[in-house]
Amino acid sequence: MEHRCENCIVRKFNALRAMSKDELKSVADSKVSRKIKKGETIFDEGEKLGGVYCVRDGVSKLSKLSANGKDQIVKLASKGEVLGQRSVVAEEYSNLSATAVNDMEVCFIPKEAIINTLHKNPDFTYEVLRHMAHDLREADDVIVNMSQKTVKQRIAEALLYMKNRFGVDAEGFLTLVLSREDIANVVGTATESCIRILSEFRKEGLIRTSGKRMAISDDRKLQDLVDGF
Amino acid sequence: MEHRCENCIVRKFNALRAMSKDELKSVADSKVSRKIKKGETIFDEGEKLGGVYCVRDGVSKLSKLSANGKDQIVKLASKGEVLGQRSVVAEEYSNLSATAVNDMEVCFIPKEAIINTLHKNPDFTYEVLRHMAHDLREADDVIVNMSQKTVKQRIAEALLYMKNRFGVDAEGFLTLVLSREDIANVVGTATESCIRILSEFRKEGLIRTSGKRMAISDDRKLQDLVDGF
DNA sequence: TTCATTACCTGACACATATCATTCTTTTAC
DNA sequence: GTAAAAGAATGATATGTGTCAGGTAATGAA
Repeated sequence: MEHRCENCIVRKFNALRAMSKDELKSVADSKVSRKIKKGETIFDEGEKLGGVYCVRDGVSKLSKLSANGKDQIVKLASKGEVLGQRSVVAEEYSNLSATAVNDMEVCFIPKEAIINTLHKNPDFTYEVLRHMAHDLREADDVIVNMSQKTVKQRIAEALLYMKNRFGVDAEGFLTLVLSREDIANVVGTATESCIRILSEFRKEGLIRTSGKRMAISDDRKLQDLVDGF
Repeated sequence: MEHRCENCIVRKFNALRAMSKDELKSVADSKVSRKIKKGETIFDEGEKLGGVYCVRDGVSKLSKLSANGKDQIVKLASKGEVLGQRSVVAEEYSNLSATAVNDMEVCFIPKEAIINTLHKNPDFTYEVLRHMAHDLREADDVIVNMSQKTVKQRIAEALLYMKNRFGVDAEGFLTLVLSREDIANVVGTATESCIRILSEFRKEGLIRTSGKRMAISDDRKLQDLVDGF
């Protein structure tokens, strides 16, 4: 016997909270929990998704392969977020692939349960819509950042984002540990450029590092950098 | 007396087609038609929108001002598209401003009519959701293009996009006429760089120009350029 | 028409960033 | 624990793109 969606705390963070008790029960009956190891992919770009994945634990990167062979990370999804929602709603093949950044636990929910509820429960549909509206706004912001900010600014911004969204451990290191390559793929630059700029930040005392782990030493100066000072 | 939404052909292209007869009548009663001259703004970034704008004719650019004072054009909207949908759904201030690229005719629909229907008619909500899912996918693609393609590739792509989406006139010139600055703002580059690359394209016989008007002479080669050959 | 304004164009130059090559370090797997 | 693999770091160099500066052509207003 697995966890029941009705009692799942993760639900509070996503559109499932707008489901009725009965709908939730039906979802709980059809869902399948799954553990995914760091580095494994949950689904691939171009794949036809049979449902969505609700993240119970861990972090996933949603990325898109470009013509020149580089991965662009479009979004990081963590506890409570639902992967594949867009593709299922639009009834299209996935435009992104999802890969585990660390060990994950997700629940696969067959699309029938979702689509059914979308047709019947306007509150749920509205809730999904609101989430997607939010994602769209964020995507617009990313577009502007990509074209108008320097790599240095984008890296500084990414670090602050990681701190705000995922927090720090007891020693002040960022909870979310990304490889330099992943960070480069988030901000859309070459891995070497990313490393170089991080080294620069370190020498300037903006951050400190220990292996892959990183800590922000001077939030203020990093923010100033982002804002163009 | 103005046009009635029930008979408006433009409706076919957007989520309004999922509205019931009664709902449409109510929208038609509350809507206000408005003509907007080339260059005028329909709404500004940060503005609280009292409703959405349904485009009856003309083209609008949706853009976002960046810290360094440049406008990034995120989307071009034409006949049938609905502006401000995202902000109204999310009940947020607008994250974009909308400016007329040429003379336009739009219908303002107060948000009450929309939100009401969103709560009551799941078909309509689903339809809006599908449109937003589509926009989100396009935004993801733009993000990847921005970070992985060169300015030259992005300009070539923009030209082909303009041809495919808005067509050409009898002489083969692109129907949609954008200033060099606007094109630069679409692809996220400096105006001078854009002009330089267009001149280059002209010298290489990929395009021909007549004032602001442009025609694509060699679709194939332009496409090859986009694909990285 | 003329003037003023805006758009378009081009050159010179600086600089940010990508690329290639190499070494060092950390992590992983057996 | 050791070998192998992956990740991180850094230098040298090439190049794409932005910026500044100074033009000309097109457009609109008086």
